[in-house]
Amino acid sequence: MGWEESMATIYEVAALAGVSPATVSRVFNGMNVSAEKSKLVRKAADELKFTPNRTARTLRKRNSEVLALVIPDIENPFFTSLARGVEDVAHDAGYSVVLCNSDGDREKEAKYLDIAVSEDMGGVIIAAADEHSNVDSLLARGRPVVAVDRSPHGVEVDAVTVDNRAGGRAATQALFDQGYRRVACITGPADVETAILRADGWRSATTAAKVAYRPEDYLVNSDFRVDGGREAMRTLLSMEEPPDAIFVANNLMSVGALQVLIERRQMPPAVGMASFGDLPFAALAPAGITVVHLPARHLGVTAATMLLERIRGDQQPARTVVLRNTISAPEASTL
Amino acid sequence: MGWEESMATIYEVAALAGVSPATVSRVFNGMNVSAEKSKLVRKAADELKFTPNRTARTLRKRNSEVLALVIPDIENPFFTSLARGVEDVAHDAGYSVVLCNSDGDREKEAKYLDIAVSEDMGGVIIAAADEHSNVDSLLARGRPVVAVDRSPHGVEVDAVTVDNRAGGRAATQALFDQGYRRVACITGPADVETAILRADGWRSATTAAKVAYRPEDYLVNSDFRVDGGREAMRTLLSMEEPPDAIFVANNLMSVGALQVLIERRQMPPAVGMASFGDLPFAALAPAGITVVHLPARHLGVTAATMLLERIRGDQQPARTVVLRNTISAPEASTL
DNA sequence: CTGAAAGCGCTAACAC
DNA sequence: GTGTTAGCGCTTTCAG
Repeated sequence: MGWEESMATIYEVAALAGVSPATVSRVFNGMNVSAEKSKLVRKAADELKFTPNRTARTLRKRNSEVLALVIPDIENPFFTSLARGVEDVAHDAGYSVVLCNSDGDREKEAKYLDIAVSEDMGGVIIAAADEHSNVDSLLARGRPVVAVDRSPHGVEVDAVTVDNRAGGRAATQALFDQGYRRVACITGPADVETAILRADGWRSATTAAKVAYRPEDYLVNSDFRVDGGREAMRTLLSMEEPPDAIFVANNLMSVGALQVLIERRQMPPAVGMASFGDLPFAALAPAGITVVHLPARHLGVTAATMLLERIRGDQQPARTVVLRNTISAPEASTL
Repeated sequence: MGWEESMATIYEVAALAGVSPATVSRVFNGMNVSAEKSKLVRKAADELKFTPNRTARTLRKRNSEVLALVIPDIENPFFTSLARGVEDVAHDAGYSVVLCNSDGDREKEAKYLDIAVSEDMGGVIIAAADEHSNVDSLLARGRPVVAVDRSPHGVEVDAVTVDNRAGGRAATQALFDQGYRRVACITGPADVETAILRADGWRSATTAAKVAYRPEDYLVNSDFRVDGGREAMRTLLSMEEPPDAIFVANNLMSVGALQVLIERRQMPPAVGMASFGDLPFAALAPAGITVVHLPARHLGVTAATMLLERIRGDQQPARTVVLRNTISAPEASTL
């Protein structure tokens, strides 16, 4: 072990099989080759442990069998589940997936998108870092892009999302229905689409409930992460007139908010809570929480399927697919 | 928008700057070029929005700035945390990371390893699917490999792990110390190193406790996943003489086991429980559980650092780094 | 310090 | 069906 053995090339296989390099290439690309030569080539390839060099192939074809999936937080189970969906579909189609963690940082995201271009990747699925994420360079180069979870600002690309506004409204409404009177909202960064829309839903349900206070006093922008949720929850609880329930706009912030509630022995339903997105490893979480379930894996599956269609040449105008989210409120008995 | 604009090449930049292609290449590779020409080149490159084509560069150099990270379960927070560590280090060094989900399947894993070779990737970090995972083809081609979490069977590669046996022993011992008398073990697949070693630790502590029963009667092999943990837990609870405590060999199976315990209203400490690996989103889990904390992110950081050293030409003999894991038992007061 | 030129391994015209 | 050949865009001797 340890000697360096360079990869066999198509030329060596050709020589051993007594055919031309082109024929070897054809065999490995499923083109018409006589059964006889085909067998010869395969035998030679086996003998030399030949594997086609993908780099060379990509350079020649200007297009690789790799997809990029750009997400803002690889440690968020929502995104890993989505990634899992993408990976499954891609893998079945013979593609592999580069998972790029943008960390919600536009620069890091831009760098990954550059790489996708300069590596001639087949296409990109992106959950944009924020409103200003820019996929023009991809589009300009004719690389297929599909937006997932968040749809990009004013650009014509395929997108697959859930109905954020409706989900936010329904979750908030459920809280009012459960008898809470003062429902706060913890949402994400003010420049992230999903954060805005979910808060919109909350605002709309709050307004419809004809509350006596100013809704905006109970809106906190945070960062879609656990610690952000903790902090936001603390802020809300320390208000002069604290809310008696909160709508939290993503799974991770819900975990943080819940931690604070647990520490203060005010677990739901003592304080009402609704989460947009399933609590990770839900079975460990207390009952009594209203949850908007998101089809995370399915988002990934759908996005990957759409992307592959585009890669195969589908030219129809950009589509937006909105996936259904379901809501589950706690049993009345738990209240 | 929508027109296809092919990427500018080094030749076009050279023409515009009035220098040779080689000089453009040198500028972009930080080699010695006169300040004057260098400026000319940069200006031309800006104007043409030139980005070097990485595929071509890789083909020529037979080596790319991409690392592969092969893990058995992308939905396991332990691995995403590890991945995060790898990504951070790689990113700082100008590398990107392809995350490959092997699903614990040797064939899928082998396919990803083939791709790593045929794409000339810089190196591979692998948490092997099982004992028989084969990285010889990488080694034979001189590609650096570092094993993480699980170290490969009888192959000379760098590895970074935790002390699985000691952790299993300590966790089990803690359970006996807490007063439990019959400690079962739920571990992973019989052909996965970590599963074997953690169970070994359990066996050793159990034997040392001079129990009157046959330890092996209380050992269940499962699959390191939530549902597997559920099933294993049910099996154990339905024994004629059920255990009064369980040592669970990974985080996900602990979640499953805990679910069953919660459903049956036998939450710890009613039944004792120790988990090898932090419970995901621990704050949501009940207290009273003994936990062997794993430095997941640090495993990734260390592995990536070692891999980069190898890529830079480090030739020292293979090293194995064993990272420290700490254990936390519940307060006596909670019992 | 700079340029000319030869490929890296593969695919795709183009001939036969 | 099959072979010949010309590159894909870049790096890297080798001269100068």
